[in-house]
Amino acid sequence: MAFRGDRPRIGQVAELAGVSATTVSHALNGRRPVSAETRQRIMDAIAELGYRPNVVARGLRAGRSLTIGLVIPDITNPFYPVLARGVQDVLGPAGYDEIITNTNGVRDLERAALDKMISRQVDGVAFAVFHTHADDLRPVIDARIPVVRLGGRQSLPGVDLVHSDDEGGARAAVEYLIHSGYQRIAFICGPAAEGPAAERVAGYRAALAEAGLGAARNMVVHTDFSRAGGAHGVEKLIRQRKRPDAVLCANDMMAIGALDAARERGLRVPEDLAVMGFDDIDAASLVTPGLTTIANPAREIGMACARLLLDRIDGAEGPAREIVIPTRLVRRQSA
Amino acid sequence: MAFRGDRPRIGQVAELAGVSATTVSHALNGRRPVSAETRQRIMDAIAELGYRPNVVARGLRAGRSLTIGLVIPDITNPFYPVLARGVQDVLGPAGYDEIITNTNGVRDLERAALDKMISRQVDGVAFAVFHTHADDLRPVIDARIPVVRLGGRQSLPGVDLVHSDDEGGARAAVEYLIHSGYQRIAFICGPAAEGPAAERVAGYRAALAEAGLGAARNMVVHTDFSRAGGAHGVEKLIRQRKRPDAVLCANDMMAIGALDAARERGLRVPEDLAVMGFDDIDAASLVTPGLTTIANPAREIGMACARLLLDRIDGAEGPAREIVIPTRLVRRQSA
DNA sequence: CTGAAAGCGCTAACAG
DNA sequence: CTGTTAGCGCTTTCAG
Repeated sequence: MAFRGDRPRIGQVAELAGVSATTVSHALNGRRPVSAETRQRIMDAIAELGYRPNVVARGLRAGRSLTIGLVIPDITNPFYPVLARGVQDVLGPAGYDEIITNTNGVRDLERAALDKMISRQVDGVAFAVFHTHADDLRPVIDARIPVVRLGGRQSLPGVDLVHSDDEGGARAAVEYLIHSGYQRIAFICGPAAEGPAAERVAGYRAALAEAGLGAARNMVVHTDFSRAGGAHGVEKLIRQRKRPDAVLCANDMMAIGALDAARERGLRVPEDLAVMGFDDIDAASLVTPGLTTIANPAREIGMACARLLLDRIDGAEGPAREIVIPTRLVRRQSA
Repeated sequence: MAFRGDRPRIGQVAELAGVSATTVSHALNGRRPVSAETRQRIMDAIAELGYRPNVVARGLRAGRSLTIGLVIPDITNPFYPVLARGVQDVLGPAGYDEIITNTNGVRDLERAALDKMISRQVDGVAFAVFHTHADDLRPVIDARIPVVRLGGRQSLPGVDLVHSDDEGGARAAVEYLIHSGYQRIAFICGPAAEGPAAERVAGYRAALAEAGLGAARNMVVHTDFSRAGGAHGVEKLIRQRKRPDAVLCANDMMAIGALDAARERGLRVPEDLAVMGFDDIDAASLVTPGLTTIANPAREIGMACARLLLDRIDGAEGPAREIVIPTRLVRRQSA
């Protein structure tokens, strides 16, 4: 059991150095001048005692905890560790640490997580969820804690938003397929047009329309956001009278499932069926053939989010900002 | 900028409910009886004000922060998010949150991270590193903060240790290969016998010795812990006079590289060359053929670590404990 | 069953 | 350049 009694306090340093606690504090924080000689005695005392300032006490006094909260569905989903790393790489050097909470996408857990962040006096919150009800963020906003939302569409009033260009990415994917000579391009989507998938479908349709190819209604199939879902989507598509010659999936796991189904059915990729994914998770480069996909730059999103947060913590006022991170085509063998 | 003035304090709740702060505190923490009627008034006041107790202040007073520190090389390495999730799933319900710090395996950053954890008054530390010098943990131990080390071999005095059964896993892998009829089994190892690789080589040798197959010296090749390393390892092995018919790799990424090289060389897997990995990262089930591997149960390690930590925080005394988490053979198509 | 007062470790006035 | 004092928000003696 940790006994704080064992840890030296600022007062002990002061005593050993023969000065007041105030002076030690200032020597440490540089908020007012301390003579070189005194400073030296203080540093010696600190080294001798192994003193480390208590950030909790400092935070209580200062009204800031140097902590930010990251609320995400699941750190185990490969998108989020990269995002978290981006956040940390910006915030860490500024002295902040992060508390990460997984909500599994459950609304009650999201609310509980936000409550906890308030209780913990975090200086900012980054919040990545599908079902964002403005009400759920109310307590955090009322507590005057800056919030940045990650992903999602319509910006909530007073809440900054960072997301990738899902629509543009899907559009680029379709343009690339058309440019490569494919004509009948299908889209394998999630159950409904949930989350980012909505923008991705929009981009898909827009690109087809612009190319004058139109989108046959049955060229968009709905399954779920999983490997099995992607396989299922392909099965459905190749049972149709006019088979697609290319398929864009709402995410990479689905695209990997599409590759499974193609292999299963003896279709050559990309000759018989081109396959594209979205996100560029690590696995995209591991499968065979390598998956051509649209990179969803998690790290950049995290970094942009962190910068926004720092800005707001430093008192930046003004209306809610929206930052769109560009996506990028990653060519491999599958299309 | 967050202004704490906006957040209701316990005193305001007390005032609104017409009681003292002491009573509010007790109503919240249940440390002494509060009449039903008073409690109700307090709860109403809390709801009306949207009061949330300040965990930082509580922590300062109580000498514990309800926070634990997780020091790892890189959250982006797919092993750690799963481990972190295991930790959180045990610690979360107990009221703890985690601060995760990435060290990139750099010793100075490791030391800095530990220092920071002391400053932040964490109630426990989980520490995953290769280069563990006992001295680096000294400050944490002196601060009476329970530490659990993740992975690594010789236990440090006073430091609990959780790791998977690397030697047993490698042994099981080799036994499985022998049982499947393979005779010339190679091992692709990291640069030196670093980290867990050392135990894995040991298990490999032990299993061969027990089977009376001996280990030809040139059947262990050293490369690096990467996909390219694994490919390179296979290249080296097949240039030898007597080729191996099976290869066990120190981790899955190397094994995936081995699959690359086999495909490149036109070797059928597993007919011409069986390939096994170690860890069972997600990618193992995504490649073709699916990778037969030894599951390194990150989640279980995290959970065991968390339980150990809780125990020590609750004051459990006694000598350093060592918990070994069993590994498990996962059969797919590559062997 | 309830309150008053002290104090966790630190820093920001306010003095000198 | 340095010290004294008060107080961040909470819990915990001690008192009733």
